[in-house]
Amino acid sequence: MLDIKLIREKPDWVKAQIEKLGDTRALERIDEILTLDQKRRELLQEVEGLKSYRNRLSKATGRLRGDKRMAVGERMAIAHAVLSALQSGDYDQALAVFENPPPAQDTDDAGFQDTMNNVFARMKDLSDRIGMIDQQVADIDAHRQEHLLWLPNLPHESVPVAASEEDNRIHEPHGEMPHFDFEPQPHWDLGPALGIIDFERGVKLGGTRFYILAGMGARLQRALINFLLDELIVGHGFQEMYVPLMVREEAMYGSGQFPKFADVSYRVEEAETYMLPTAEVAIANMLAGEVVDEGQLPLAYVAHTPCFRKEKMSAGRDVRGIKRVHQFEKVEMFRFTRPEESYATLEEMTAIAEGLCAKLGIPYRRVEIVTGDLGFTATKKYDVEMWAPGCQEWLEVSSCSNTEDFQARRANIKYKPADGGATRFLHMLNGSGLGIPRTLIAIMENYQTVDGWIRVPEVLQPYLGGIEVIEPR
RNA sequence: GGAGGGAUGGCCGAGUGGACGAAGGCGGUGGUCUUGAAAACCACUGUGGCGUUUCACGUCACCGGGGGUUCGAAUCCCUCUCCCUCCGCCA
Repeated sequence: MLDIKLIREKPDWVKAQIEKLGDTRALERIDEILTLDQKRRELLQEVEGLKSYRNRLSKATGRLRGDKRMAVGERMAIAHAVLSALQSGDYDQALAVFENPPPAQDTDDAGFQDTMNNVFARMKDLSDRIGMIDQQVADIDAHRQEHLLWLPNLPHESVPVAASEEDNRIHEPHGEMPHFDFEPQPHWDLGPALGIIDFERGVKLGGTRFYILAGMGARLQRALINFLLDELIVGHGFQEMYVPLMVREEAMYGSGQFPKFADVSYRVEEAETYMLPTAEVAIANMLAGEVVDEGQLPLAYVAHTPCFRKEKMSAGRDVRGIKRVHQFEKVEMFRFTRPEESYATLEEMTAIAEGLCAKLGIPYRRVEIVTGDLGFTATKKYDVEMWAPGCQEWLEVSSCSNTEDFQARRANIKYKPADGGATRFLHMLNGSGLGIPRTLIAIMENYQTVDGWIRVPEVLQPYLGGIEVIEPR
């Protein structure tokens, strides 16, 4: 979520940033927000003034009714003067009466009570008026909030400005491209032939775009997950988290999945929760509503979870294999940092993802995402892609994003500076380390042999009891 | 699934519808005292919105969330959520 103060104070600058993203609807929302915000502040000033009167007058009049220290005649005089002031809507005058009481009048208790009832009736008018304005403010708040939740994060100044993913800046590949003296097969042929991927039975169980990893396929995946976790935990100091796979709606808003991408998540009707589309949602919201001490930062977490996504089917695209499926495993890195260090942390996390590719011995390259392809929550993003010689494609195995305080505002996560200053929103970053199916694809296709067997990458062999080759059983 | 009990500031814990943003204690910060420290004593010590003449002042809101009653609600009513205890079931 963007800071309303930023939108209010630099609307043209904010619009220019959003223009870079190509989100025209968001531009309209800015104008609507500004209008609502202006109206809101006008109403607030009016209603808060009235509330101030109500607070002071209800104390004074309430006290007047039961004040036994004053003769009824004295109170009657005050009540009359207050009533008259209230009837003309002059609240200052009404308050002034209590400061300078008029001379006592002849009356009895019944007459006084009668006058007080009239005073309270006028007070009720004041309260009703406050109630109506409060309602208007609440309506405006709701609308303003709705618009704010739909606004994307603003790109960092270092992000190349361009319209679409076609323009993403592709960096030089690293690692040795594989050379085959035969035609390398795609994984959707290799897997079933080896008996390690079973598409037919997967579909039988879960429907289209589900699959089964069988035997060494399942073991290879498990080995890969353990390797990645160990690298990140032992090698890079991430703390492992095991998290709920179903989360409440608030969590989906907190991380920025909702409202914009509500249609790609599976809802669990009975529990009123959503299946995790990525562990990012769970970890991002772990600290929701909390204030952490600056000394605890940066916090680095890693979680391996299944991920569930509806993945709208674009006809004929990525329909084969396990590149785009409804359920897949992912190891996710996440960091909470001080604002000053979030960009250095983004570079570091991307380098960690690249290092994992290198250790697996697979060619990889970094892609610097341009403004038009940034997505909803990131200010800056790098993808890391692995080469898959079978399907002749660079596969996105990691996506590392700095969201700055965008998610922190939504989930309300702050830190208390060590110097005792006011609490501030912290910065949050996420990055895959790595996406499992695509990494498996790359392993299978890069390490395939002429016989259609698969050599096990050296770093994974210890996780497979020393097995060096996956061959048909 | 059944029965009951709770939710108040960083923490613990009071709170008869009006002097309550909220007693008291703990913790924290500053000070007095002291050679130093402890103890004791004194002062300060929540978040957010809005405004202004913006390291300040004013004002409003916030006692789990939402709604209601009332001139006025931490306090009364309704409702939701969460937590706890006991029973049942269960990997």
